[in-house]
Amino acid sequence: MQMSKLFIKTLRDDPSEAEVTSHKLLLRAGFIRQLAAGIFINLPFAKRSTVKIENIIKEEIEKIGGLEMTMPVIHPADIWKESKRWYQIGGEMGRFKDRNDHDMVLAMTHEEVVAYLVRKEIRSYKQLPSLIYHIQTKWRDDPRPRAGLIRVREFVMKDSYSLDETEEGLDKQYKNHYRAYFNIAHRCDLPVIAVKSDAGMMGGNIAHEFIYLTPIGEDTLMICKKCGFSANRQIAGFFKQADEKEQVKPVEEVETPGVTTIEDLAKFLNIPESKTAKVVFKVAEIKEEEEYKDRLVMAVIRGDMEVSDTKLVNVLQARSLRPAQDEEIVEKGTVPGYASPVGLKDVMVVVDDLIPASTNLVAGANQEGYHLLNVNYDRDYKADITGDIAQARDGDSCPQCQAPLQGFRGVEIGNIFKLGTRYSDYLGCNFLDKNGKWRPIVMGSYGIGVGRMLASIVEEHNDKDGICWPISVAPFHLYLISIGDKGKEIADSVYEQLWKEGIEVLYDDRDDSPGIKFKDADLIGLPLRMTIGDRSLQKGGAELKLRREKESIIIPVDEITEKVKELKNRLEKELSQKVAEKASELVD
RNA sequence: CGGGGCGUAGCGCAGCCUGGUAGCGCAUCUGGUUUGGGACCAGAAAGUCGGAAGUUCGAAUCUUCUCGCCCCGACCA
Repeated sequence: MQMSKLFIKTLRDDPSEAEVTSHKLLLRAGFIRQLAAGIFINLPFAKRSTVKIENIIKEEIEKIGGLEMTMPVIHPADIWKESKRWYQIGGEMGRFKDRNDHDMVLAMTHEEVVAYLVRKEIRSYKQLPSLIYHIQTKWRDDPRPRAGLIRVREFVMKDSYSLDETEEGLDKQYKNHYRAYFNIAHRCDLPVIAVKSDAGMMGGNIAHEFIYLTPIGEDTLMICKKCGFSANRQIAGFFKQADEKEQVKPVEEVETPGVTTIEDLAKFLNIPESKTAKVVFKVAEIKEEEEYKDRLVMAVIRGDMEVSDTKLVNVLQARSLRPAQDEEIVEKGTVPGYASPVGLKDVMVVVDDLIPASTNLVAGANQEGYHLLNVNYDRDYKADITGDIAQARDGDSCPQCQAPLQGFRGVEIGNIFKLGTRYSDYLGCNFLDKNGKWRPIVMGSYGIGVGRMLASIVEEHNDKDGICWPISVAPFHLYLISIGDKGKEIADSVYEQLWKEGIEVLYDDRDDSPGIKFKDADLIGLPLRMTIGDRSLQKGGAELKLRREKESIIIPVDEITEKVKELKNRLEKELSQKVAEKASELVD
């Protein structure tokens, strides 16, 4: 490709719409343009890098037995109704009607299509196990797209689906993906970690997210540097130390005018926040007799902790959760700021598991201006559900080794889910086993966001001048700069020659000053750069330089092909060694 | 969905408070001089000031509504 024929230009200034490094650089270097919030155009450079990432993904998934196919972006709503997700998912799903007034769905993912296909085609255990995958566009109408390609509404994702007779089979496919995902990330020179995660809307049992750690990420992970424990903060457990048990004392009402927050309460009574019981009201959609109903939920937690909405949703098995309005709270006979489960009826009470282990807590009296001292679980109130609903925070103790946990931000570039029989049950995917019995197919689903990978790679590999592409995913291998007429004459033939030898060259043949070309070379960030001009020729040939290094070497013109190949091979070898090293470190 | 910010030439911005001729830098086009880190000279072209309504003799500027984009939170891959 020649820069003179590129139909868009690089940008000198950061566009005002971009704040995150990868977004700025991808815009400035001419990789992407935004069409609408969370909807992007992939320009030729981005397309080339994307294809390379996709090819790496394909190779690794085919290594573990994956068969590529393509499933549609538009689905009939029927299959989504069957899986119930038509009803469970809200505004995130793109819905429309076709001309015959049929409900249609824009694919958010493809479990339903897989299940549809599988129940028609798979009859026998002899057809299992199987692994199918595709790379396809998805639409998720995210309420807040952000950070360029990190969080978008339309995106390309690789998703694979495993089909097995048994849990053991699923386990094997899951582990295969676990390893493959590390290989994929490492081949793109992207450092990732795997953390346990919430199954979310996928609805499964066990799940891992593959996270690229970066402050611009939107997920928070809790990590223990001592024992290696890691989990998404949404579900991270932690070791809860109960205060020493006291002699249980009688309940006592105390006047607390204007004291409506835990902080004020602790100050007012001169006690630590951990001696209080905090109440948070939420309205949850909970399934009762085959129907989802709004229920006011009172979450009770020790005053020094925060409720994790995700954990609360999980213990409630709720479809959704939202903060309660003051009116909804008053309706149940209590007062915001002075609420507690003591003496309250007709409210679903969920208690954090640390509460029953705590004694003589201060809680609201359910009337304006009063709190209760020495409230004790079991004696004074009981919960409908007890469980872990506390959000882990920086400095909390690791659930495995009790060392302090640290919070880190990260981008989820991939995930793997053990779906089990969730979809098979709903959509009737059964097979006949060896004994002639019908059994549900055991499924797994595994995704990787291709655009997110691209953005994360840029986020990881850049400096003040621009992107520094890893050789494996760079849109081209080499940026060729010609300076002056003589330089151009030689560069023209070098360009032809190198392409013939399998070197992907981006040739800056423009009639521009050298400064512009060097700036663009750094900005676009190809791993190799070659300059041919009077100065280099006087020194004995062409100048060859790595993007990541300052020093350059001069090579005679008739050795160009050989030297470039050598350098490219060296970069590729370095990377593959790194991949091999990291793979050998992996333990299940 | 809550809070904040921004929409003026392709890009980055000023002008708005205090209403009166729409401006700067870069990019673009022409001619010339240049050619190793975003060159120089001369000239040119380019904007329904996001949109609608209102106030006014007069609106980029004031008012109301609306659309879009960005950031924080909620939510999510």
